[in-house]
Formats: sequence, C-alpha cells, structure tokens
Amino acid sequence: MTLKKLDKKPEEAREGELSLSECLLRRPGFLLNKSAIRIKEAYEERLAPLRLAGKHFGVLLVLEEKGSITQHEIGKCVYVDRTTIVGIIDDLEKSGMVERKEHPTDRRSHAVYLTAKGKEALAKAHHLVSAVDKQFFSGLSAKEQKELMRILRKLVVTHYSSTKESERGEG
Amino acid sequence: MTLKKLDKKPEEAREGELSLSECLLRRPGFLLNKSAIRIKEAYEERLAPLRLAGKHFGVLLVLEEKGSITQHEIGKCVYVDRTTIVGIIDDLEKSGMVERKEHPTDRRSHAVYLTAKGKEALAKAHHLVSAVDKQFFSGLSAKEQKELMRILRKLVVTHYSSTKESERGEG
DNA sequence: AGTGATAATCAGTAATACTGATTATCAGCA
DNA sequence: TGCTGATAATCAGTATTACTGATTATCACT
Repeated sequence: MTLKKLDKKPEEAREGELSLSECLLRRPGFLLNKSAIRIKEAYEERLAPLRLAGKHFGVLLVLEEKGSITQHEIGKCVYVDRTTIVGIIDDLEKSGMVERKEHPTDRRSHAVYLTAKGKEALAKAHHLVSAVDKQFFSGLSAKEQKELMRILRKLVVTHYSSTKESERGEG
Repeated sequence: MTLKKLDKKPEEAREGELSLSECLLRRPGFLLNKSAIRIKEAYEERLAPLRLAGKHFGVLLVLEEKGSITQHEIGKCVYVDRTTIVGIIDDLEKSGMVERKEHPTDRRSHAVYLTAKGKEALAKAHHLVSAVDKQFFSGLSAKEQKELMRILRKLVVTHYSSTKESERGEG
C-alpha cells in the first residue's frame, strides 16, 4: 500500500515501524536468523581483541571441557564439517592457543591440546562473552532469559541428537 | 544423544554424549546459531520445488503485507543490504513472481509488485512453511512454542528497532 | 541552476563452508 | 601375513553469501 516512502522529516522516527514488519515478526525463521546474527556480531566484536571469532571460541570451549580430543571429535561436538575444522585449528595453532600432538593410540589422528596461552585467552573470552550475553538479553526479564535458554536448548537437543552425520550444517 | 554411526562397540553410544557438549548447550550463541541453521535448512528443502529460498520468501511476505514498495523499503523491512536486494529481486523477477514497475512519484525508485504467479507461489509457500514450523517445533509443547516466539520477538524488536541503518547484518 | 542526498545497479572482494580426491593409517579377515 | 574397506586429516576447487565502493539517474532544497 504505502508508496509514500521515505521523506525526511519526523517520518524517520516512523521508519522504525516500517522496518519491522508484522509478517516477519511472526516467522520463527526470521526471528531465529536475526537474533543469531545479532548475537554473533556482538561476540565477534568483543572477541576481536583476542584474535578470536565465534567459531574459535566454540572449539576452545569443547577443548576446555573435554581435554585433548581429535579434530574429528571436535567437529562432532560443534557440528562443523571436517574440512572446516582443519582451518579453525590452523588459526588457533597459528595464534598459539592450541597444539596438534601425536595421538597416543592412533597415528592417523591428531590430539589437539589447549596451550597455556589458549587457556589464558579462554579465561578472558569467558568474561567477554558473559558480558555480551548479559547485554544481549538485557531487554528480557531474568525469567524470560531462563525460559528462552531452556526452550532453545530443548529444541537444539531434539534436532541434533538423532542426526545422521551427513545431514549436518555449518557452524 | 545417539550419534551411533561410525563403529560398533558400546563406546560409540557414549560418543553420542560427546557430541552435544554441555558447555555449548549453555551458550546462547550456539543455540541460536544451530537452531537458525536447522530451520533454514528445513525451509529451503520444502520451498525448493517452488524455486524459492528463504530470502525470497521473506521478500514475498513483505510485498504481500505492504503492497508495492521500493527495493530500498524492502531492504529495510527484511534487514538486508541494498546490493543484496537487487539480486533477490532479480531472482524473483526471472521466475516471474514479481515485477519492477515505474514508481509513480520517484523515477529513481522501482515499485516492486507481486504478480499473479507470485501470489500463487506465495499461497503454496505459506502452507509449506507452516508445515515446517509445525514439524520443527514438534518437540516443544504448545505453551513452549508460544513462549519461544514471544521472547524471540521481544529480543529481535529490541535489537532491531533502534538500529542505525549502517549497522545491519545480512538476511 | 547548483549542491548534496538518495535509489538502483554493477564490479570486485572477502568470508564461509562444502565436495571430492589424496595420503597415511587402522581394523578385520582369509 | 597380506589384502580390503574404513577412517583422520588435508588440500584444491567450488559455490554461496553478502559486503565495499563507484556509477548513473533522479530528487530536494536553496
């Protein structure tokens, strides 16, 4: 309907209303996509001083949790393609945060370890992402934040637990 | 948590537990990212027969809601870059679902219209995406689905309503 | 008329992750 | 013991996606 478009006056305030259209706010795909993009941007902005992107942080997290594991296992944890993991580990190794070592029982595999530098960066990163989370969810009540996390978790668990490897997306 | 696949021993059952690591399930960025990817995959799989990707559907939706608007306005609605909109409209025009016409009052702008074919496809698409939504959320209770949508919507509104144009992400 | 801003477009670029092939290794079996 | 199929890591090439910056036409204001 509206073809008046964008003039210049106080319309600009109303432009906000035009921007978020009702039809899209009802679409789960739109909401998930846009919130995922926004939080990712926030993470990467804050993690940039540590030379970490979101994908690197995720890998560091699972290494912290599980200790030394193979690249293949990392890929399964973060649901990232085998070939993509290579690049992520390359990045982290270049910046000295992880090391590839010999696997004790399988010479095909690499055992990936967190270095002292990696642990240090991870400690800082934990603080930074916590701050991002807090800010990102600041428009929600504590109860809403909890509910959102609970429901999203349930959603992800159901969609990723019974998955065949071949069906995986990116990371 | 069963990622059984690979080998055969009972170890492999435990490997499933390894897959969805607790540390990631606590991360809002991970949860949002993975659920966004999954639902996008589902949409695109279902919409493929109509020759529509998610980005096309979003544009058709706002055209349906707002009638003929300019490409610039479409971009603001779906939060997609001006140059990216060109390509999306190109696609839709090639497949005959929209038309670029002269703008009645501004010869710089294009007034983008849904064609009959576009409306037809959109009607089908509505059904398909509804089915996807239903399936995607089938692991949640009705109440949880509603809560999730409500909270996500609140989140997106707060993060996108006061946004300067320059800060936009993709689509 | 002149100046700055805007709408659409295009070319080039960068980031991302995938497919398929390759090498080295492992595990099972004859 | 040696063969065969599967697996881990890797690389090259490709596809997708969206961005930056420049360009052209047009508009709005003075």
